[in-house]
Formats: sequence, structure tokens, C-alpha cells
Amino acid sequence: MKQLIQDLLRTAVARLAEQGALPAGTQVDIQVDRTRDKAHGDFAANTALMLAKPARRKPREIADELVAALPDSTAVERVEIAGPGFINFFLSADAAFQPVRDALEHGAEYGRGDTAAGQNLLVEFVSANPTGPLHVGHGRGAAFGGALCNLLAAAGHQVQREYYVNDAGRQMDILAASVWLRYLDKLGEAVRFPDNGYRGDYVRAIAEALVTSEGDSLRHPAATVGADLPDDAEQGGDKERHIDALVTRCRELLGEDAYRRVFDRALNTVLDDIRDDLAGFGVHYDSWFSERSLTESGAVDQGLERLEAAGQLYRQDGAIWFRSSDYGDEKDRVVRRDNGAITYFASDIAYHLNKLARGFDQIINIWGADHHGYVPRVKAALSACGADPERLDVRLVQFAILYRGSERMQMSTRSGQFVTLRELRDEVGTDAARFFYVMRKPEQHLDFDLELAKSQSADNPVYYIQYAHARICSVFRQLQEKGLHYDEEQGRQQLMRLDNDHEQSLVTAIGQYPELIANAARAREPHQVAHFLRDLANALHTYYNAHQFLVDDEALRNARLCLITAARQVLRNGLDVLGVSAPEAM
RNA sequence: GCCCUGGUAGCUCAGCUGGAUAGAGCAACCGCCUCCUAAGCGGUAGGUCGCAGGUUCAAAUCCUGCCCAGGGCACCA
Repeated sequence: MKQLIQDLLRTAVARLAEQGALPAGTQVDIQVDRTRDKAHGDFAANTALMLAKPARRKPREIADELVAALPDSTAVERVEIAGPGFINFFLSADAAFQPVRDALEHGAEYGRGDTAAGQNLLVEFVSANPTGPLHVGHGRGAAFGGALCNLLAAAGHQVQREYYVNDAGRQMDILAASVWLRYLDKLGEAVRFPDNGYRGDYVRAIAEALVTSEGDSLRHPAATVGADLPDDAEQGGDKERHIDALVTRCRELLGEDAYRRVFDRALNTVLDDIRDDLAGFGVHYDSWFSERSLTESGAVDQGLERLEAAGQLYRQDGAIWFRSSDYGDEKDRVVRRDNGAITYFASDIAYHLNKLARGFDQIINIWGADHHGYVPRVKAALSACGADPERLDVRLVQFAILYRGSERMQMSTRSGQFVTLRELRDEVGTDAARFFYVMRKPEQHLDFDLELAKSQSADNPVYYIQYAHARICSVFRQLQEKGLHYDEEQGRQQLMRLDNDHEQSLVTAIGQYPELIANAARAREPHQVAHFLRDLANALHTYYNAHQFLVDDEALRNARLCLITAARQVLRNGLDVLGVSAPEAM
């Protein structure tokens, strides 16, 4: 509809230009907006105001001429000029009800953007190190990423959801060592557990499984394990040096084969748990991309070779550096350490080159806000390799701070003191959790109050929206109980009977949904959907309280049932984008 | 010090590709169930849009500076 009005205006502007009322070659961006106030019609355009300057004429004069030059359209009932020169469009009744017919006709597809114009997108999100269960901090990334993917898909894009598995690197080694130490502990070896080890109960559980499958074949005396290690932090030493030495000791004693078994046992157990957890949270991936595969396939080396070929690598202090400062980064970055190990950054260069090579129009990364300093160097690497850094869009998500009432809850993966995503799901439920996570824009800190999220009260916006859906379903149950019939065809013919304010605003809200999806997807802001649904639910509840739907007048009844059916469809579609269920009864 | 993100009603937040009287929820106060689920609805009250300049017919929105708050500035991942 907005499109139609823009076309009308464009024609009018062209006609005026032809008549010489506007300077030749006048260019104007035709902006048409929905009005906030019904007194201003359904849509408003500021075109005359924008033209006033280049035409050097009064805006209201131009508005008069524009209106006169507008082509006739059955969709527009009348046009008014208001204020400083706004042109207000009032839709004809028939056109105004079009959204209801569209929603009924397209069902789950209502609001879907043009697939032909859609892009091929890769969205990578969560990608937490598989060193432990997901905690509530990851939950926000999962909820946001999941909703964004659904939103982009709803807008007509093709979306691939990917999880980057950090299955190589030092943190995983520390996990493997932690598991092995717990394993020794279970066999009765009095080993000292490092300050920097992973302490969660899940580590003990993996160790337990290791005892079952490996028996005592991986056992070494505690004295051998702990011999001549640098002091740990608790002993007045450096915890990083201590743990690195411990990892090395672990590899030496076990040998590569056995070490790999421990490592993979830890990795697979944790990763299976993460997969299961995310699936339970309604987040599903198309691909799980292994970091290790990048090293093994030689992709990391190839990436470095590309930088080398571009003349952007240099050696200094025994390390290899990438001249990222040439591409806007604050300083140059190490890609290979003096001990020969490649850095995480080097893997990431290879990973992003790989993503682009897969042919996506754009790749989207969802990262925690603490990684923002990382963005310039990755883009720098892409630029240096001749790729367009604009093809990478990094969305930063602030952390969620968990509260129980007014008490702030602390968490840290290493210490094992954290609220897991699974605990959150068990406590507040997936629906409330997902909604709470996405109702704030991602760059806002999120205060997540557990008490509020699980309260089944009016304070809880999730139930408010779900209740609107359930209420509509309930009306149809009542309809059956009363032995009445819903004739949708008749209802569609009688939509003009829906003439009160509550019905008008509900129709308007339904009509806004497709635009909302397009806008929210363009801005990559799922929270817009959450806010829209709140408003839509409000329009429905207000209507529900003001009017009886199951009236004796059959034509009116069917028209009203058509309207609430359309509303229900939009509620469902929107909730679906957010990953929240639409219950039929509450 | 440099970079990023916030600063809008008592609280939590929308609105920010400039547009017509700045919105919602919660909290407060006053009302509404012989009627399709009151997990609901209506009303009242509540704001120098952090501060100061600038651009514009028009600024919460764009630009500059400053003040607060959080985060980031590794041969860690």
C-alpha cells in the first residue's frame, strides 16, 4: 500500500516537472509514512516540504499542485493537505481491509518478503568454546541469533545458521587436562587441582565416564604428574605458566594417542550437551564448523600465504605479524607466536576467508560486546586479501546480567559458578527466556530478572502476547460450543461492517506487519518484532473487552471472526520469528 | 590516553535512514467481570529526551565539544 502511494506521488512529481512547475531534473526521495494520528489519514508524505527548497516555492502551494496531479486510484478515498504542507492520504474502505484478506489468504506466509530479491546469508552465532555448558550469557546470543535468522528468513533471505566450534587451542587443552586430573582423583591419586583448571561438576562427570571406558589405563602416580611444575598462583607463582606446564606434562605422560582420546571425550561430551541444549532452546543449526579442520586442511597456512603475497606480513621478535594498522586497525597483530603456534586470529582469518569463499552475499557474526576490538583486525585481514570488508557484518550483543529479584548473580565458567542456560530454561521456560532475551535491543545491557520472567502475572509481557493468541482460540471453542458456524467467505464479503475504532486499529496493525518484518530485517533488530507484538496484542485485548465477537448478526459475526483470525495469524507468525510458542489455551 | 555502546517519566525501556501534541510496561491513584479466559480493559498523574553549541522550514533523531555509566585496548581464546 505504501508502495502504491509512493508510485502515485512519483507520477505527480513527474507531471509537475513536465509542466514546468518544478525545475527540470528535480530529484526527490518520496517518503511515505504511516500516520500516528488517524486524523491525519492513513499515510502521510512530506514530499512538498522536501521540494520547497529546490523549487524555491511555498510548500503548501506545491502540495496543492501535487494533489491535483495525483493519478486516480480506487485505493485512495481522499487526500488532504495539512500543517506546513504534509499530504495526508485516506484509504478507501475496500483498500483498508486488504491486510485482513492478505493475512487470511497467505497464512504462515503473510509478511514474508520477496524471496526472489532475497540474499544468501550466513549467520554465525553463539560459537561458545566447548569447554563447558552454555550459561545465561550465551543464552542471549542464542536467542538473538535464532530470532535474527528467523527474521531474515521471514524477510525473504536464504539463511544458513552456523556454529564455529573452537575445538583446537589452549582452552581445550586445559579442559582435557582438567578432566584427566579429575580422572586420577577418582582413581585415588592425590593430585593437586590447578587454580586455572575447569572446576565444574561436568568435568567430574566426564572423568567418571573415562574411568568406565578406560579403566586405569591412563593412570600415572600423582607424584610424577606434579613433579617440578612451576608454582601455581596459590603457591605464589603464575597460574598461566603453571597450567601450560601441566598441559605439557599431561601430553608427555599420556602420549598423543591417549591424550587425544581424553581430549576428544571432553570435546564431544561438552559439544553434545551444547547441541542438545540449543535444540531444547529452539535454536537449530545448519552447520557446525570445526576450527581444527582449518589447521588440518591447510586453510590457515593458505590464509597466511595470501597475506604474505600481499606483502602484509613481517617478522619481529621471533613472531610473525600482520600489518593490520595499514587497514585501520590500531596496531599490528601477531598471527604466529615466537613458539611457532598460530594465534586464534590466524584461524579466524582463515575461517572468514572460507566463509566468503562459500559465496554468501553477506556473512553476519554475532559476537559478545567484549569482542568489539576484534572487528577492525578481521576486516583488515579481509581487505588485505582483496575481499570487501563490507560483506562482513558484525553484530555485537551486550551481556545479560542476571538478577533474582534485586540480587545480582555472579558467574564465571572457570570457577564453575554460573547459571547454565539449561537451568534457566528449567526455571523460567523457553518461551519467557527467549522473549526476555530479545525484547531489548542488543546493544543495551540486559537486566534479566528471573523472578519476573517466571512470574505468571500481568507483569510478564510474554504471557500478555500469548494470552491474546489463546483468547482468539478460545473464542472459536466457544463458537463450537454454541453450535455456531464460521463462514469465512461471508466474513470476507462483510469486512466493511468492521467500522468501529477498535476494529480499525486492529486492521491497521495487521497491515503493518509486512513492513515491520522488512524494516526489522534490514536493521537486523528482532526486538522490533517483540514490540510490535505487544502493540498488536494490546489492540486485540482492547477490542475483546469492548465488543462481543459472537453476536447474533451473522454477517457481522463472520466479519469479526475474519478479523481476529487474521490477527491470530499475525501473532503466530511474529511469535514464530522470536522462537516463542503460540499456545491455544493458557 | 584511544576506541565502542548506553544516558528519554519514580523504575525498566521503545522511538534515532530528521517531520505534525515525545510513547509503552511496571510502580501510584480512580474505575470495569449476571457478558467469548480479569494472565484482560479504560482513565488520572508523571518528561528542561545527560549538558552546551551547530546544521535545517523542522532535531530525542544529524555534526562538534563536554559530563556521567559500562565494556574493550595480549605473542589469551
